[in-house]
Amino acid sequence: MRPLSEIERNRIEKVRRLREAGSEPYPARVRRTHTTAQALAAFAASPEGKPEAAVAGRLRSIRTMGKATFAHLEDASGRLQIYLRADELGPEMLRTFADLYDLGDFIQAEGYLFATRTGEVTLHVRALAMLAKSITPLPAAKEDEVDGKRVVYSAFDNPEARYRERYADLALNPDVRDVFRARAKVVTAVRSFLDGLGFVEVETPILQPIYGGAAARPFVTHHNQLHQDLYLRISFELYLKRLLVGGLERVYEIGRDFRNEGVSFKHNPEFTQLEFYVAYADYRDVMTLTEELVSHTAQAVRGTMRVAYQGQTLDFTPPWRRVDLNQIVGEASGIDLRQHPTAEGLAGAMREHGHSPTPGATRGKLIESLLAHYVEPSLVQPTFVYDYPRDISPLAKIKPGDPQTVERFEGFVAGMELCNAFTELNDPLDQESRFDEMARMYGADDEDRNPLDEDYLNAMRYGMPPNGGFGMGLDRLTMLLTDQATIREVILFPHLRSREEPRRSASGDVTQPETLGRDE
RNA sequence: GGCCCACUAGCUCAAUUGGCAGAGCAGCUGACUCUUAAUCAGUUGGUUGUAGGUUCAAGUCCUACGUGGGUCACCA
Repeated sequence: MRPLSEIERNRIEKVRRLREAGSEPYPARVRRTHTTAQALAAFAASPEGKPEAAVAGRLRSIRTMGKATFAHLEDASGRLQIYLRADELGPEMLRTFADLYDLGDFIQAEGYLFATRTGEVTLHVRALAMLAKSITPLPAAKEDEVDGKRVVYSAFDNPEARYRERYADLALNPDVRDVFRARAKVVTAVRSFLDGLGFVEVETPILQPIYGGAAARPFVTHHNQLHQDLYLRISFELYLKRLLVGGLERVYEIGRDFRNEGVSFKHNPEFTQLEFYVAYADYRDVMTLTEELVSHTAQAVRGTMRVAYQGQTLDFTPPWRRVDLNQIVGEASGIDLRQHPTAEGLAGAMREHGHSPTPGATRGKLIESLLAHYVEPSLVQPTFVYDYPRDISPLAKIKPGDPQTVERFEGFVAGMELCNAFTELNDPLDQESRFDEMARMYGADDEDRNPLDEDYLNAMRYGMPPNGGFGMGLDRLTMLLTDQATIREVILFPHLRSREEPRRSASGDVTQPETLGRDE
């Protein structure tokens, strides 16, 4: 427990004094007839009528002038100015307000609405009560004057502090609240789009005895009673496709994936993923669906398919540009992939171009690294890159007539991978040999090697309809649609390193700090 | 994991070649019955991230560590 500051000790004393004066600082009941927005609307509807209103919210500013005080009260709908006068409220109540009420307190105020000399609609208060006393002051906003121009600094703009105390961030920064309202709209829009097409929303296990469906390291956990190690899922794919075997033709899931990897502006260890699978469709159909889904969502959230993002305008209007992977990598890197059919040959060509390819990487991995290096950053407008190397896509179906290529595409926007999809492999015998292939390629001790999911093969042997599958990070989509540069701005409580806490020994001395829960 | 940068009052930031740690806001006391960056007068608040080192003297220089940010690597 951190020691209380002087201000906090003061405010706790005010809690005591309020109770002493017979006023409960944390009452159970609230009297509220209007939100602040409704109060403003009530006045607009009847400017001469002095409409009555009782509002509740957080005190955000106080301006005292002796026997009169102006203050602003904020609720989820906005702000309302309140006006307290000694001759109306009584000198004792005004005194109580001055002495015992602080910025950040939740209060209720009741009275009538009028317009001040400067035209601001204001509640003329006759009765006032504390709803919840704030002990710790919110990090205060600062405003300053530079060369005669008013500059408003949000005092609470330190990213670390904002993420660690998101509640304070939300309380102080309305834009942050707006981002998360928009995020909720993204999810709603995605759902309503898919529901409208007859998709069934399902939920599949997060705790999985065998993980799979993506190349990523999992988090490991343990079931005590069953003495069983379990993994937090890295994708939904293998479970959702089992459902196609079961006769559900269109399924989707929105939920959390967990990947035990590094953190960056576009990676969080847990993130929200959308996956859907459509029977009797291939990756071309899924491209069209993707364009419609994303443009629909942009329209629903932003009211337009042309969205400003980090100084650029992203145009999600279908159709999106479609480019062949081999061709665009060749053009961008100056390496003609067709002339280097082996991993060794391609690695040699890369070295000639000044790269140091990972030793032992497959040809597919090399191509992917070229894609990431040369192509991905330049794909600002929504673009589908299609036809991927077979060896990095063990769950995708071979392209007819081209055994080294699979029907897979990724969608890129603003230099970032947004989604990944393919014509799903539904041939159980081919799937089994692809798993075997992966096992040989990776070797038994490689952490990226997925364990073989026998039950998945078992399901497929019953017969799986041809289908197209799709995965998209909803955090990243939200970034694009809310103009946020990092994934942390669209996740309420992003992953942070654990704080180092000084530990107290039995004698009460502070011992050497110990690092807890660090990665690696 | 590598490299770079940052860490000073509750918040945002100053502090010359190493030479008495400061300001604004917030807080506290007082004045003020249409203010909204309220205004005016006064005032409290510091182990300069942590631990060592160099020095007559360290916020400043050196080393290690911590935390955060950036970047590279990694991430089918």
